[in-house]
Amino acid sequence: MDHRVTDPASRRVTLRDVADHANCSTATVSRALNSPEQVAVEVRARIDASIKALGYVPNGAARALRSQRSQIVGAVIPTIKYSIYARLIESLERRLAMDGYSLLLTTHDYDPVKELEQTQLLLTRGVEGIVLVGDSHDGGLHQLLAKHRRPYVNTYVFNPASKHPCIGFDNRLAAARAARYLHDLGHRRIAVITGPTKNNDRQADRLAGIRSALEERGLDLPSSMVIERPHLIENGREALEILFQLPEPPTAVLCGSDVLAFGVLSECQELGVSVPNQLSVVGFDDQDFAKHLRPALTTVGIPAVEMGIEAANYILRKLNRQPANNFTNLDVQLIVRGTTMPPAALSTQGKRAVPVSA
Amino acid sequence: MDHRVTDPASRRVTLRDVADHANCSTATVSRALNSPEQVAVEVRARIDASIKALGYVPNGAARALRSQRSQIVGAVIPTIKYSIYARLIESLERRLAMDGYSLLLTTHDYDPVKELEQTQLLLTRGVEGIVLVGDSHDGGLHQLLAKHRRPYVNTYVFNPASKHPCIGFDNRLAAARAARYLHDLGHRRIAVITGPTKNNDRQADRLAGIRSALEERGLDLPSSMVIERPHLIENGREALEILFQLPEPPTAVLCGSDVLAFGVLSECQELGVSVPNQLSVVGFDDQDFAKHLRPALTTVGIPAVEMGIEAANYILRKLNRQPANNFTNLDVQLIVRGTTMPPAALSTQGKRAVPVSA
DNA sequence: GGCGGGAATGTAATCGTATACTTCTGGCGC
DNA sequence: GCGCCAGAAGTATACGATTACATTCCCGCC
Repeated sequence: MDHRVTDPASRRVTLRDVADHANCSTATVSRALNSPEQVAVEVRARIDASIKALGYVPNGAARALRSQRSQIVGAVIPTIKYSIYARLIESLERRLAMDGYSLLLTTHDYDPVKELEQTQLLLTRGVEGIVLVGDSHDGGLHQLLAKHRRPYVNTYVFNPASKHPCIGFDNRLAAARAARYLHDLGHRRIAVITGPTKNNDRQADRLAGIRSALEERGLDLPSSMVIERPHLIENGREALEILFQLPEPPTAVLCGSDVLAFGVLSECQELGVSVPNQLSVVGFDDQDFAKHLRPALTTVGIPAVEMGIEAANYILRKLNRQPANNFTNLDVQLIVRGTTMPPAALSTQGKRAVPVSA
Repeated sequence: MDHRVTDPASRRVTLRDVADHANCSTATVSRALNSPEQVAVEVRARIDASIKALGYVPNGAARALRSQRSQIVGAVIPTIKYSIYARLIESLERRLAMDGYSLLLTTHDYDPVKELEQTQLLLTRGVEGIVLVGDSHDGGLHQLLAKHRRPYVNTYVFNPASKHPCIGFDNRLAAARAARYLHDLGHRRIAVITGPTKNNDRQADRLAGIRSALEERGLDLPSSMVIERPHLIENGREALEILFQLPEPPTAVLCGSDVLAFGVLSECQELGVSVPNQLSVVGFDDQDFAKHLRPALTTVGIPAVEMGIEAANYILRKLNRQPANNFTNLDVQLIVRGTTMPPAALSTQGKRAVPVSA
């Protein structure tokens, strides 16, 4: 038995209080809130007045417990730090808010174990659906999701062969397109500065896409031309510095993110490397700042806002038992700006291919 | 009466199931979860095994309803779009996660009514505490918070005269310091590009701080020298363009954010305005990119990460009934880099003050 | 040997709401 | 005038956990 005594004056206002005040039953008040059309107009008016007068705020926990609906959707993203996911989150939150849903946000720092834990925590909190990033997760995560039968969706990826619903784009193709573009311009010494590929299928796919696109053209990608670093501006700078200490520096560099590309441009200015004359640079994301860099950054534009909206739509449709596409492929665009052009001295490239001694 | 029939096989696993499986009462299982030291080691082991075997996940709604603790803290911020608040959110989420709390995130787009609604929604969801941005909110918001007796804290501001707890810095002083610095360098034609000041006491305070600092030095700030625009790079560019169409363009410009300053630098490069020779530029925030701009941006460094951590600490301490400072003032630094120097032609400034005709 | 007391566990009330089922009312058709 | 039905409101249970209080058991001490 629980005989706690609470000061009645400071007690939370409940449905019961509203019902008493409006002189009706709790069921009627509940109906007035959740399906007003079932309640007579005058009674409804009385109830509304009582709610205002008492300052009643429904108790979400009780509501969630009884109805099994929390009106909360969870998102598990790698990090907010790099602002890469800011646009996704922003549009997700907006779209959910339109339908009265709130967003519970969680990060895992590219650690699959933490991702699993955080997802479990979200389920504990009673989220009705979950938005994830990427297609490769801990095995336990899939079991968990299957067990709870909550709708979920992977974003930032598109893979119709996957067992899991996804909304995004094909990272391989997107990166491959950028690689082919550089090759078409005439570049043959192409370097890659990628974000961490460990536990990150998006970055890994982009790298793979570049590699295979170049191989199709008969070019291979030596390990000296691939540098992997977290998405920080200073890492882009450092990577460029390393590349320009090579006996044969690249004539073009593909970056795994605009942030890394920013660092590259910054360091080029520092070292006196002229872009795009001496070096072509391509970014990835098309963040706000990309078009305002000097020269303006050629980059791959991704549908961050659409992904957020579509992910919310997908979850909401599933929750309302409406049909929803499990696989949504969104457009990616190669946005050509000022940091790319054909390599300065196409003729000098021959030297490498045909040594004098041959 | 509620006679819903659910397939028992697919029913959610509850405490009851665990108790049955471990052959003990629900009370014991609950204790094993919440205060393990009260449960005998062997029983605890049995329970742990049962939890694993059944894949039990606690129901947060039930827990919250009974214990009045949701383990959720809410944050109401203006927007995530400009990435200005990303660092705050990141560190807030991290710190909360350390104590097993989750973050419910909400935005209001500088609309006080939406801010109020969103806060009410958070309270409905049962958040235990609330983190806000700024010190000026709708009156109804304060009533709401008072009524619910939930700990809350204003961030990004420091005002010991306020009735509300806050963690941040003095925006007036911070901006005034930057203004004095420019004056000390010898600048007399100083312009301001501010973010929206409507419903935004931080920006308004910064502008006021600049104005009064200049007035102290006998300089006034004509309205032609103040441009107000949302925090977008293109707006910084546009503002600079406008300023340089004036008959007497400024020799220095103070920006309400690094984002605006970014735009200014970008446009200067476009127009051939040399920074810092022709124009000194000061930003605000010290975002990641500031030090990597060319020239590196002189700016006001704010304690975004600390604010997140301290806000979380404050709420957590309040929830645990531990003493907590209601007013925390964090350090702000003027970070001098490459975009500021004395005005090019100090001598020419005299012309203005002493016309030939006098 | 009886009894006090503490540790471990069990029993059952309770949190605030949604909702299945019941009851009541009045209108309508025959 | 009677029965039927629809619409509106009421009654009371269940959601799944926490926790106050009751119970049991075992030990040690007088």
